[in-house]
Amino acid sequence: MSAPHLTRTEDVFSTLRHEVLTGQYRPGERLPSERELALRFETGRGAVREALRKLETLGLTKSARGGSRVAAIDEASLDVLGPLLDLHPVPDAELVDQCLKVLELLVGDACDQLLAKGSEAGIAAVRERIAQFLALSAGDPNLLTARLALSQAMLRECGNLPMRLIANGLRMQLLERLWPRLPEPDETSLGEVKALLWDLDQALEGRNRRGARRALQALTQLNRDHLRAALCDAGATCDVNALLPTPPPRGLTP
Amino acid sequence: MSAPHLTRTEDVFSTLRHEVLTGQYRPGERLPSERELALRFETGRGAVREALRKLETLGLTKSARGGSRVAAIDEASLDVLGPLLDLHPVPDAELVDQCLKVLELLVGDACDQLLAKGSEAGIAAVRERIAQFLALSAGDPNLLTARLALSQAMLRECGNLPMRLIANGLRMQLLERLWPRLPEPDETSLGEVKALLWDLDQALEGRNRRGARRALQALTQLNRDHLRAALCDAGATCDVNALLPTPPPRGLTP
DNA sequence: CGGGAAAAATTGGTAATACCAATTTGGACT
DNA sequence: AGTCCAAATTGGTATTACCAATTTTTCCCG
Repeated sequence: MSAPHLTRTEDVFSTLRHEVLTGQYRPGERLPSERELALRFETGRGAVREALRKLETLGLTKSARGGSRVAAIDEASLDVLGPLLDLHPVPDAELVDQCLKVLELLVGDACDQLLAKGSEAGIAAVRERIAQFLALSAGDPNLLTARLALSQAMLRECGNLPMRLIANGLRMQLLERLWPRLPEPDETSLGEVKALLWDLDQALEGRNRRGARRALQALTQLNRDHLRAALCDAGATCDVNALLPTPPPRGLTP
Repeated sequence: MSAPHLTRTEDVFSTLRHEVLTGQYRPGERLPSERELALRFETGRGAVREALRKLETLGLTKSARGGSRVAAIDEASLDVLGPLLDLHPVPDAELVDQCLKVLELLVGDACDQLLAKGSEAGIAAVRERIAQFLALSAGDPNLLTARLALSQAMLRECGNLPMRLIANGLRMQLLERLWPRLPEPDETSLGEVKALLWDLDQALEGRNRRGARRALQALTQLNRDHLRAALCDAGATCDVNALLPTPPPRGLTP
């Protein structure tokens, strides 16, 4: 196996994380004790404890003397999205779309803030990214990188730190899972994208906030549609609620 | 002292987190070894390791055989916002405002999605929250709770999970720090809020997306203005960039 | 029989030690 | 100066032992 050499801690961590996310323990319920877990995973208590500390910082559990308990979904960190996407062999199309929707919101507002502030340097930096993308042709392996660099530049230049952290977190978790499934742009769709980017560039040059927003909106809508189609073709589920922890019937305590 | 009984692990964790966030180690730089840290904090290596695991899940460091290294800001989790707010005795007004801006975006879009989907039950649930708030009078200790429950309901009913996770994370981190500083609403400002909430309720009843958005926008703008004023009066700084760790003067990790 | 307090068992928190494997480092050799 | 190898360093894991807080059980008393 070409396994990426999981450490024991990571093994315990990801297994427990998966079990919590699939609702095998219901919120508020006690987890098995550290000693039991160590026995079950055939490892030392130290590794189990480190895994539990990671679960805790993810907001999935709360540890205290007397026992660890699983937390409500609302207390979880954004970082559980990745693992949620991993619950099925193909990421859930609806959840991916929801992520993209949020990204669209953020990038759109970042662009708006950028134009509102009127930061010359910021606008120039973003337009530079657009130019770099427009210079690429179909089949170029750097297409995706250039496209991502564009949104990143917007988020950086707009100066809103929380926005940047959120967008980066979402982007990284999505990319890890979607990289192999990203639809490679054909001639025509690339043409569409380039046309919209050209519109965006013009809007930026003219400090036209409404125009920029419209172009961005169209761009991300294009992305969402393509990706959703690709995922559904690959047999993706399409129901976020089905992903949320659904506690199994109780009564078993092996 | 009212020390909340910090465990040694939490002590090491929060100290190291603070040092990383204040830029005492530059991105890519190596942290002291676990054994050194254990010596410095006069504790065992186990506690240090658990603290490092927590830093790692926050995205602040990367650990590997040979040494732990601090990561770039962009890799950090949204959960570092709270500690960033703690860098000064009074939370940075600009950063708080940026968080509220994001929340405004999210709640606004949640409301929009709610009306777009036309979920009767969802709309009814939100309107119920509005009614509960409107029933309260100035000085009631439940005012804040009711106000928060309203935005939470919107985020829950709109069905966008990432949005909900982000908003909850932001909200919790902000509330922890701002609770004692929240401006208590006087008669007149409460009247303003109630009027806007009444507008919002009407818009919801009439399925008027634009009206709802406008009312929400006005509401959150009110909040932002009040809070910013309160923080600045308390002597808050107002420069996010000054909060960020000093950017690496030379050389990036390949 | 019920309730509540004391005792016992359980559990997380910390510490100390030892060993392994991967990485880093430094120096010797070419 | 460049290369390569061996030793020191470092993180990963396992084992053991206590402590303190919590939970569970027991048992006495009303």
